[in-house]
Amino acid sequence: MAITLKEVAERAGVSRSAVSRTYTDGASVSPKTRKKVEKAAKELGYSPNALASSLTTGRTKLIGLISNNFHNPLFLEVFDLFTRRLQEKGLRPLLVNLTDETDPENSLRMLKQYSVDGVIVASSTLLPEFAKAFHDAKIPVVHSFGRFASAPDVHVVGVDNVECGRMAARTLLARGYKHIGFLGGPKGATSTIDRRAGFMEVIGQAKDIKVKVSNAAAYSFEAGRAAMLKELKAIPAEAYFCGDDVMSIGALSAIESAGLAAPEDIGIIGLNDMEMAKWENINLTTIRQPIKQIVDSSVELVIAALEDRNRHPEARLFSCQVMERGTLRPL
Amino acid sequence: MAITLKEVAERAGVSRSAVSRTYTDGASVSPKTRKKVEKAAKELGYSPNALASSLTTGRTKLIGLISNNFHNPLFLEVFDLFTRRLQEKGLRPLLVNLTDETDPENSLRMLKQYSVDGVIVASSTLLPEFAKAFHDAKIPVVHSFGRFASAPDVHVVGVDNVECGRMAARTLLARGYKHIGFLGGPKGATSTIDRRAGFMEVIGQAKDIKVKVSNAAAYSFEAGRAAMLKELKAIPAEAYFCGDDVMSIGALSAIESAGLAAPEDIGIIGLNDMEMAKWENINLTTIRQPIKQIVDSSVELVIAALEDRNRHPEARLFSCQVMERGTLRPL
DNA sequence: ATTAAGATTGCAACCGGTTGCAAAAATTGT
DNA sequence: ACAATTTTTGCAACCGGTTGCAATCTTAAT
Repeated sequence: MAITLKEVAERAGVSRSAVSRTYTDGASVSPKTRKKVEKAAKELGYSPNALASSLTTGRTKLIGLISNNFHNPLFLEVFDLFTRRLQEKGLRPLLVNLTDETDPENSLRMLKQYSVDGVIVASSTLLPEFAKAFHDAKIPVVHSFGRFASAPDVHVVGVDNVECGRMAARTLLARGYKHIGFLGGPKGATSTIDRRAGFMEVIGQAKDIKVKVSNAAAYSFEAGRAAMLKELKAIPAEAYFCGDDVMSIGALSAIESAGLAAPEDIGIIGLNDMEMAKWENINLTTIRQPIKQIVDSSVELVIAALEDRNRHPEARLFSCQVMERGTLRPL
Repeated sequence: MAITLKEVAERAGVSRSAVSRTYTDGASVSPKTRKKVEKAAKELGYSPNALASSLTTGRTKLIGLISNNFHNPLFLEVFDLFTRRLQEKGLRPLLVNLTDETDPENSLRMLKQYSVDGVIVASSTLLPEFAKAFHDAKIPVVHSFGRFASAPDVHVVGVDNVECGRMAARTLLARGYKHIGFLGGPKGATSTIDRRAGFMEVIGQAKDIKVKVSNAAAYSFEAGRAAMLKELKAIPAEAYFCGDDVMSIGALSAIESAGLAAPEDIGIIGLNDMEMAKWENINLTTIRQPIKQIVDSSVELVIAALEDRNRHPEARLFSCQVMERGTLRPL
């Protein structure tokens, strides 16, 4: 179908090797033949077949981008950043939607078939074991937004969720809230578990503070709303740390539905700082995850990992930051 | 690195062809050898190299998924649907983020290098010429959410934006609004142009209706908000048809900031019906695009196109539907 | 002009598969 | 048991590239 190297070689009157070398940097070609080749290539509209060359070079420049977060607006931003960054680095994202799966089996097989150079797992809910499967199959892998471990099995880039929990707790305490709620994401999610641990640690050290803990079924608007509605049926806390921004927005909507207001009646602090958080009608106080850094660092790390296959697993943590907006009472 | 067909053949004590045939359906292999091969393959952990085979079969099962809508939450839903559907069909999405580009040149070259079987352009703002470039390069292409044309140059699947415009106008008229606004997306976008045409057509046939037209700089919250704030400085219309749901939410936020309310003071009808539109704190009346059907149909069409390379360009239109919620006064 | 060193080139084998073809094996019919 | 079919198998060439190696061509140095 398409133009091949052979045809270019014939038209340029050189060997196939010469053409190949023209498109391989570092290869030895005289300016003269290079000119001839380039001319012929342009005339024929030739572009080298990346897959054929991958056969001998062992590099496809394909990166598997796996995620199960196709319902969280934050991840649109994440995908935007990942695809751009990968493109900038000359890599191509092969997207895998894991929505209903939790088993690496299929993705692994598929990505092996396509000989991806590396894999990025972008998820805060998947277990480290998921990424490990790729590591075990000798495919360079980075778990982005994954769980921190001081001796990780695979490369992981993200935030320290325990510290996020502490930060949230300190923020609430500093504002003088005495009755505080932790409204977490799904119980099993590592991010929820870690944030809760940090949160409770700080609360535990404070005096005269009442805490209540509950979990939403998912990091989603509906789940956040449902959980908050339930809170409102009993005696709610004065302020809540919500699992993430989408849940927070759900919670805010519940508060509003009950004829109450944030921060006057109930305070909310979220987590992520997605675009929507700063929309004027939401104006959510939240803890910002530096997603751009996380993404850039993940890409950098996967590249490093495929250049040095034996690179030791590394955890890269970025610090979060409270974004003061309008859903907590002022200091 | 990975296990190859040759190694499996040796271990199974058969020829390479036999192994290859085991993994090609329709090929002639006796149950006996198939067993042997499968055993050896399992023991070695073999999985065939899809790229190597693409060399001879001419099929990569790779589909380029190109979009420039990485800032519209609707497209997270769209990506979710596309990736799932493609996966179900045994195809792999190679994602291309076009955010800052409008020229097909680079994407075309890149996707040619990876010998994608076909391309889906998912965008309501790109011009038909963009998709045409792929068509001209003999790559099967479908323009999803693209502009309708009765004699299209490329396959296009989407809604009739002119009809959407009419539908919006009729809806507003039916509710007795006499002073009506068209708050479009970016002036150059084909979707904006078409919706406006349909909108004005219906308004033009009505009596005693005042119209005002304006455009937001982008299909975004900020642009929608800015545009509505500007409207509010002069005498605003009683109700507006906004370019899309995100813009609508921006407009609603502007209305609220001005101390007004929808639908009491100003009515809003959006377009798309993205997930957020039904969130209780937004509750946006909007025109629903059947994105699931559009996506499924696009995938079906790209498959059909790659099976019959000469298939005549076809436009598939789906009808929209008004979703009654809370931002227009009731009938 | 002669020679040694360096740069460029083409040959041929290889990457991991597929496939047409003819030979070998299994099946069928009598 | 034998011939005629049908099925299964392996060989070898090919897909579109890359690359080690030896041969050839340049260039620089004497």
